[in-house]
Amino acid sequence: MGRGKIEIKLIENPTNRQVTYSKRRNGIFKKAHELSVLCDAKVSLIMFSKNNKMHEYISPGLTTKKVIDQYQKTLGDIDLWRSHHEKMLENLKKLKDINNKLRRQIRHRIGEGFDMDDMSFQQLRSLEEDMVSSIGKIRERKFHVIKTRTDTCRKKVRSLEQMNGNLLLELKEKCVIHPQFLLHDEGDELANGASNLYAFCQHHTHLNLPHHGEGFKIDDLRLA
Amino acid sequence: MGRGKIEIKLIENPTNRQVTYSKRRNGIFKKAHELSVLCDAKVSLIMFSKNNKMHEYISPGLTTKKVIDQYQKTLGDIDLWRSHHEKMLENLKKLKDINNKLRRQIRHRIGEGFDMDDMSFQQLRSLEEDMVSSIGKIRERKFHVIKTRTDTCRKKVRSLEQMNGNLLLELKEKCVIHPQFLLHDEGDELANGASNLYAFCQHHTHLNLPHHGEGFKIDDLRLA
DNA sequence: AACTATTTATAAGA
DNA sequence: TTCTTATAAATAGTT
Repeated sequence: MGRGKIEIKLIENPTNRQVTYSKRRNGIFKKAHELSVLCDAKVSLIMFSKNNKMHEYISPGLTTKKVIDQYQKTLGDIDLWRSHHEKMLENLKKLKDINNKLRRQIRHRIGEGFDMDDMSFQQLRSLEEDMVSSIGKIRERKFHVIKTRTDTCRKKVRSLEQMNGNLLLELKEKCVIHPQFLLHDEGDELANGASNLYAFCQHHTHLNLPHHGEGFKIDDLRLA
Repeated sequence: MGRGKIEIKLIENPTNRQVTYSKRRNGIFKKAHELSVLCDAKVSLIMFSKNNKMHEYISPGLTTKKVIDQYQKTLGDIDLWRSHHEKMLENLKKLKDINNKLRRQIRHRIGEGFDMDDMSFQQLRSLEEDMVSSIGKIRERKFHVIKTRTDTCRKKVRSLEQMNGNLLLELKEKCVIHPQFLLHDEGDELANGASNLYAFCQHHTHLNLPHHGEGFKIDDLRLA
């Protein structure tokens, strides 16, 4: 159907071939669509050109997936992706199994009644021993944690005490050089001030451990 | 292209439609094949008639699976089975997650050092409490099991004692009526025999609990 | 991308 | 179904 009849064999000339591909592709798509409409047929047409450009036609209201599903179903050839799929299913099953076993183990360890019905005396005994040993480890850990915490706390206290001592000395010096720092309160302020200030600081230190980076405010010092 | 021009819309007459379907189907297949050959294209053409009869064309040297695989690859992530697949993957991930959590929980309960590094003192304390309670339950269960076992054993003993008593009485009666049962040993055999026999039975009862259904052999009785 | 001579497909009828 | 055939449609080669 053209100026001349052609033989049905590969068109060697690439340009020619490409042109023919385009024209005939459109022709087929049109025909496919006409068939879909005229006969209410389901048509899936997928094609790749020599340079792997893809084109597809699918009847209106359909998806390629649907057609392929039906294709597979019709062929009875169970799923082109069966193996992959099956592997995943297997995996899922295995994981679920492991899950259940782990849960059971936990329930045993928790001592849930229903799950202990099938345990023998020996099993129970060994589980108990196991638990006792575990609890020991947990206690050890607990003591370790609290010891660490206590140590840290003690160090903080020591460092704060030091700091307070230094501040106290500084204050003393300042008062000696600039007596006007003493705004009120007569008597041996400097001698007692030290212990008062110290007591104040200790008080604070013990009530709530001061946050790092937050020094005492000038107001606090004045109070001492 | 026919005796008359036709509108592209559903052919209502079923016979007509079927005829047209056949003719045009052949036409498309022929065109598909020509395209395959002329342009070295990969063509997959699947169709279902209104009554779900399937027909397919596939370029020579190809399989529908190959074409569909390439189709999916080309579409890339717009995989036909993506959603299904993704759900499975998600599921797998979730299960793995849960598994890991369960494992962690177990390791905590076992008291594995490395896994306790990130537990606070409070957590450790509460875990310990939990474990103590669990161990209590396990012990309870253990005692229940051993109590049950002991009870069963005691019942067996009692029933055997009763049985032995009955046998003894029977034996006594038999000896009174048929003194020839006493084959040897002179003296007040009947008077002492009772306690001897009883002692014998008791002895056996305590050493190894006789299996049910296994009575005393006649030899044993002769000894008494 | 358009044109058009020609081939091809096919609608309707047998 | 298949064949026939008049006619519509597709398209090869050309512009």
